[in-house]
Amino acid sequence: MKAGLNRTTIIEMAANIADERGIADVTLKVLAAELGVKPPSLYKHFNGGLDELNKELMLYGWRFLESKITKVAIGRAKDDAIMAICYAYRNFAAEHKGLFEAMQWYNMYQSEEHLQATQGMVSVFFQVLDSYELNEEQKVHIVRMFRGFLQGFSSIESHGGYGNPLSLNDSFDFALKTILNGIHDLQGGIEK
Amino acid sequence: MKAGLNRTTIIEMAANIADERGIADVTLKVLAAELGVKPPSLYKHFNGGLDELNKELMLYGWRFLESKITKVAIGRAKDDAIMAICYAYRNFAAEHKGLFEAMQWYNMYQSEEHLQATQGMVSVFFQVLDSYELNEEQKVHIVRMFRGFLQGFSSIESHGGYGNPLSLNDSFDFALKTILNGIHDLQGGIEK
DNA sequence: CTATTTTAGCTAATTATATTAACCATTATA
DNA sequence: TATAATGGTTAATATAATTAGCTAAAATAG
Repeated sequence: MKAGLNRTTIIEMAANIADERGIADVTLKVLAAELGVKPPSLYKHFNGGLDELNKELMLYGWRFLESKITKVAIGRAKDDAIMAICYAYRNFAAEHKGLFEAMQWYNMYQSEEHLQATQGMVSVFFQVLDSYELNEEQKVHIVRMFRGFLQGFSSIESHGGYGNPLSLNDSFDFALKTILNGIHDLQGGIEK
Repeated sequence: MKAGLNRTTIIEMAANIADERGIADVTLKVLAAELGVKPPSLYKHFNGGLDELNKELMLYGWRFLESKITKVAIGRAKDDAIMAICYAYRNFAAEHKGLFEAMQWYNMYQSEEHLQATQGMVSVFFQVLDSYELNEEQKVHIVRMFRGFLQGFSSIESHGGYGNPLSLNDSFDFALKTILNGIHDLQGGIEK
């Protein structure tokens, strides 16, 4: 009894490994070594083994992202708030490639929990959209659009999937402006 | 010498397994069993083992998607062509969940080949965009936007990540219309 | 048509990782 | 202070990938 581990420290180490060495190195072997412990010890904290650990890593990532997003949205409104949220999302993906990967990746098996995990982020979007003149349906469409775009764009960018040398910042900005334009069109088209 | 395998039949079987049983079952063990052969035999076709096979599966998927997209774009132009392409993309993802997963998933390691793999799809987009009054930069932004949105939306939808009961078709349609509006704004705003 | 080489499969052995079982020392608690 | 719970250990087991060495069928050279 030396290491003094707990679920949080283990998950944080897993996130670190994912970011620094790539998601393929998030194994019980590597993780245990980094934590100065033997692989079987990790079962004392994660009964379900690697599977459970990966699931928790996924949830941790979404909560982390939610906190970032919430933070930047404070004190901002409307387009300003949305832009801030979107940039925070993209920055998060860039700064935590491995973790972001894990968030995408491990959703497939646990769609129930994935739903809950992303609920926080969705709420922030809805809250900001409340100050626009939109009905509920429209808001749902818009949030889905942002989520789809942000996840896809960040994912492709993060893997170097956009070949053209043209600025990715510009493309991201262009896309956000386009979506925001779409939102304005749904209203009187005036207030921003 | 009985089975008469080759790289193509093996990849196609891998794609099948991914779609029918999930990407986690794309293993040499399962694959060999389905093909009526022993695992080591697969190395005669894929020197690089599972890694190479996964990479080829990814490339196969992108080529497959490209062919679908190309097909639906024939005989259409402008917004009509773009809508058709986008729906073809989304349908592909829905009909080939496992393969689509593999296409996303295995990009991380092979970004060079991933670039080439998606080049075909990108070309189709550019070709369609050629009939709009847009400069090169704008086209790049737009294609990136579509790619990001399509990948993210399809991926989230495919994993059941959109919780709200509201129609996903409507959301998809809404999003496409919004992006197309954005494109029209860049021009005179007239021709569609 | 036969001899030879290549090909595509096989079995057996090796390696790597996850997982389980059984055990033990320390910490916390009755 | 006795005892139970906790968080670690080592040893054993399971599964999948991979490698090595072998072999028969198929293709090809003569």
